[in-house]
Amino acid sequence: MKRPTIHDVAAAAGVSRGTVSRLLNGDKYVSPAARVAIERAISETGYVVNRAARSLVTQRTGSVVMVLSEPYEKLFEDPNYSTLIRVAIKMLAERDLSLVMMLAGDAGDRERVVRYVRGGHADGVLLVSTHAGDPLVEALGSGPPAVSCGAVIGQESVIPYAAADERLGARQMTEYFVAQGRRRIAMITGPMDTPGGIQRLEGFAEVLGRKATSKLIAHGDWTQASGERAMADLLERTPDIDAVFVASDLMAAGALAALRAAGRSVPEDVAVGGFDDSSVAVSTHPPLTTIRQPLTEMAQETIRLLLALIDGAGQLEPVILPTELVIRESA
Amino acid sequence: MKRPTIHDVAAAAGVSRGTVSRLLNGDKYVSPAARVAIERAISETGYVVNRAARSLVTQRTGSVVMVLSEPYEKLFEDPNYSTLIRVAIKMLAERDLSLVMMLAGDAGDRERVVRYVRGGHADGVLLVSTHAGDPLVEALGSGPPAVSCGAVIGQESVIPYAAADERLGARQMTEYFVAQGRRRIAMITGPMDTPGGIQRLEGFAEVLGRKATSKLIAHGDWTQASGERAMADLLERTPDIDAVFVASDLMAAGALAALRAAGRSVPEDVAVGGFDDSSVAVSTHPPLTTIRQPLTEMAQETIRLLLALIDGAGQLEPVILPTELVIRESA
DNA sequence: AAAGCTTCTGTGAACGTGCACAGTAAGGCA
DNA sequence: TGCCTTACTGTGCACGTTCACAGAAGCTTT
Repeated sequence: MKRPTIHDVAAAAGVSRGTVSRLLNGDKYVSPAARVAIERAISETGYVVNRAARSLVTQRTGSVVMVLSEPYEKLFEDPNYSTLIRVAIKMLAERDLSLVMMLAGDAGDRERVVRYVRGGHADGVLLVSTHAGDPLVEALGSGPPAVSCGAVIGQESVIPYAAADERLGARQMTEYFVAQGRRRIAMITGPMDTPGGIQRLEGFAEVLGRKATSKLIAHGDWTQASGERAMADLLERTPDIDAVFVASDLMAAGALAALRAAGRSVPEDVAVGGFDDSSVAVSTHPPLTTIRQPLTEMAQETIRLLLALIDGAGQLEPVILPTELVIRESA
Repeated sequence: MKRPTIHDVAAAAGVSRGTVSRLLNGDKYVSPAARVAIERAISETGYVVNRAARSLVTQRTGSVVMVLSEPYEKLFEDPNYSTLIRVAIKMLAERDLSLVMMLAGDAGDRERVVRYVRGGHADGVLLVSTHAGDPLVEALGSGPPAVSCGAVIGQESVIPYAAADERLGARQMTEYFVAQGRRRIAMITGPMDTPGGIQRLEGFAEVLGRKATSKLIAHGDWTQASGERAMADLLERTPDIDAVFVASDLMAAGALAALRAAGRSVPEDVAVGGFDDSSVAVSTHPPLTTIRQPLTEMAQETIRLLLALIDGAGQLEPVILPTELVIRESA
């Protein structure tokens, strides 16, 4: 059996294609009589509009593409994605937009994304974890509107975004350590080509000033293993550390393991602070004192920005949302 | 500037639309001369085929929809999704299929999914965590082919799937406890309307036989909190437990907390075994002995099934993959 | 030399929409 | 009465493909 078309509906309702189309697209000039006849015809025939045909004439696709710029192996290590995907699907569905997922981890994938987007297959682009200097941003050029969840370093003024106030979060944790009377406060950062890597360190340095020497700073790559390594490094370089601010919960879990291996007790000998308030924060022992990012709102604001752009808004300002200190037992 | 069409490419290459179309679709009858001319014209004009137009005539959409049947709040609690999404995007991209994500948590969402799929907007359906008796399965009816990652209870013979050998995993863990000389072995299951809930309990019971009394079995809902509650229950009902097999790592993390609160040491007093080998398994203290599921292969096999069906394969058998015992410090 | 393959090419029609336009009927106003 | 507005409806065309078909050119076979 063939799928019913708008013709079938029109015939069943005793009106013309045009009138059905008008009803479907919310045009105001449809008589009450026609309206009920068409609505009955639609439910009787089980008609569903053919998006391909529509998109052929409207030049819109009814879909938004989410571009994940992580290398394949590291994809989804960051639990923030889940929230973003969830919120995106939900909010887009309300506008009858569907969410298409694409990878942009290597050059081949990027090429595919560019072809897809420039080929007009999406009404909007949702960038995720796009790194500094990613050629993708340029290649996307003057296509459909793009936004990012989290800043794209170096493109802050061209790609609107919603993000947590990373600096604020780092200051909150560092100030908490200071208020507790900790005197040798170290930090394990994320990669220095990501907003979280850079700005959390900045916030840390803002509070400690010249006390934040390079001997007290180690770098990780967000993984648990890198956190463990960095912590071991720090303990070797500066054994009298009494607090450490780790730029992610996952790395903090690694740091806890290193501290345990070195025989330091947490929080008595060394206070440990994480960042993210992710699920690992409560499964470690002791549970992590950490910084909560308003993930849901970040995602919502990101989508809101994108929808506004799709609706034709001009330049839009970034949205920066406050973080919150969550005190548990590790500090 | 308008996007170039197949006409523009044909004109630039000095051939007709038909020839360009044949080249694009891999028809064998294209002369070498025409081939190079067209290829140059394509790269000069930056032509990208318009999927909407194509799909209008071919009745194929070039996309597969992944349907997530969890209620909105619990979505993505299970880390397995990440792997599936990742593998799906990758494998589908190789076939130039794009992945669309949809939610089917409540009746409204389900209705949307059904409209979408029956409206012919997807070439295939990828079911995830569809529960027993979900009306979605029926509603999808005779649409495009559907597969599931993990069995859909009650629909095993109609929806092909790839899954881990849940029973085997449960037996491996239980036998390990027995071999260690543990005598009072309890279990915390998942929800009894999921394959993991049912079959892991079955494997457990297969090994213990009549020793698996209901006093030794508690039920959770996959959450960490439920694991903690279930463990507390068990300790109250049967204080002399010396091992517990928990049907997920996340719940096992909760169980560890309950054991710590009760003053039992792990693994000395009570051995704890998890399931999944997820990231929490290594961030708990002590790290969890657990069952590894071959997540990547499960995902790969699922997609492979779907692709085969899209290519016109008939009835397909489920693919069941072996699990593996991973020994850490909790048992 | 005619007939029959094989290889390659161009053309018209169709897919199912939305939109611009033309057209109708009813009512208000001069 | 005639004209203008408002509310509504029908029709032709265009969107960019693929596909079936017809036909041309070069070979091989009869």
